[in-house]
Amino acid sequence: MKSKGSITQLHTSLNYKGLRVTPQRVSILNAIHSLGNHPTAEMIKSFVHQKNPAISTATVYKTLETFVQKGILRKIRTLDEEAARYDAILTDHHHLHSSQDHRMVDYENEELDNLLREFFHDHRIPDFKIESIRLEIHGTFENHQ
Amino acid sequence: MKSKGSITQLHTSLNYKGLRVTPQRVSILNAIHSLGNHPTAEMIKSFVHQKNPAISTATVYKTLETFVQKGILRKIRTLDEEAARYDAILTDHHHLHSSQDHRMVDYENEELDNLLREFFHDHRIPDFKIESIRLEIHGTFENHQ
DNA sequence: ATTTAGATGAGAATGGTTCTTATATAACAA
DNA sequence: TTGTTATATAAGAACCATTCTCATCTAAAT
Repeated sequence: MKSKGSITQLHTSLNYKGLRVTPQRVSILNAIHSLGNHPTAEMIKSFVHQKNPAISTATVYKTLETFVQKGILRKIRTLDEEAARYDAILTDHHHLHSSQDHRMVDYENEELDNLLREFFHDHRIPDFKIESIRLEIHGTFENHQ
Repeated sequence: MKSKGSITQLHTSLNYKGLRVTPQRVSILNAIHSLGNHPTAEMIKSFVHQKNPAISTATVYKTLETFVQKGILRKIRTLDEEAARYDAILTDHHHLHSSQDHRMVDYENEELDNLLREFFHDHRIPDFKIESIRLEIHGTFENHQ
């Protein structure tokens, strides 16, 4: 019942954006939500191929691009990686970047956002209108599992 | 005399990093400083080729990579561009990203950096040690020339 | 059921970057 | 100054992520 519900949700979200509901698109949306942490197009393709190997590379890339255009996904790039990553979280947020491996973890903090808003309210940048601010927080994870 | 001086400086900076002083490296360093605003490898190659068309693509890329390794340059990526850019300013700083064109402008503000330092001092991120923070400030330039 | 705008698949093409390997050279030592 | 050698370079092939082309297909409106 949960899956029925979420499939309906996917339909609704695609319809809402004026996009046709195709098996490929549903499958790709599912992949992104299952994969969670900022998958690359390649990861999404692999995941999707487990159940439906017929979906072509072009479709994966085009679909991702479409989703980005429609505001369903956000495309992000890390410093040291070639491949782009896709983020299903659309509320503005920041990222922790591991300088050890290529991990990337979400970071949200409303207090920080308020602080930044205030700061730039008081320190306007000449001839520039800010739309959004994202922090790249580089460092190392201290994993004691 | 100025140019003599800066060439000596280049030699010194390369030597200091334990790198051989080759015409290619000097030329590439010059290009980056002449080009200023976050050139791509392609831009650097073009600039260098004006005076020395014999320098190969591989050399440009390898040299840039070497400089990044040695801390002479920093490699940065923008959201919507494929190509990496190289930044000769090594002090930590932030960037304004134009959502109109692909312009990217430096932004430095010590007060902001202090604010961030304080904030994260008071709000430690569990299991993460921060090394540096960079802001991607997205927005539009209001150009009245 | 029919229509058609829009989506897909297959593979070629592209752009940015890295690899390979034979040759050249900066810098150190003699 | 010359010889030696570790390192750097040139040329082009290879590679990877991504986009393009275009013929075929299909979701969904009628």
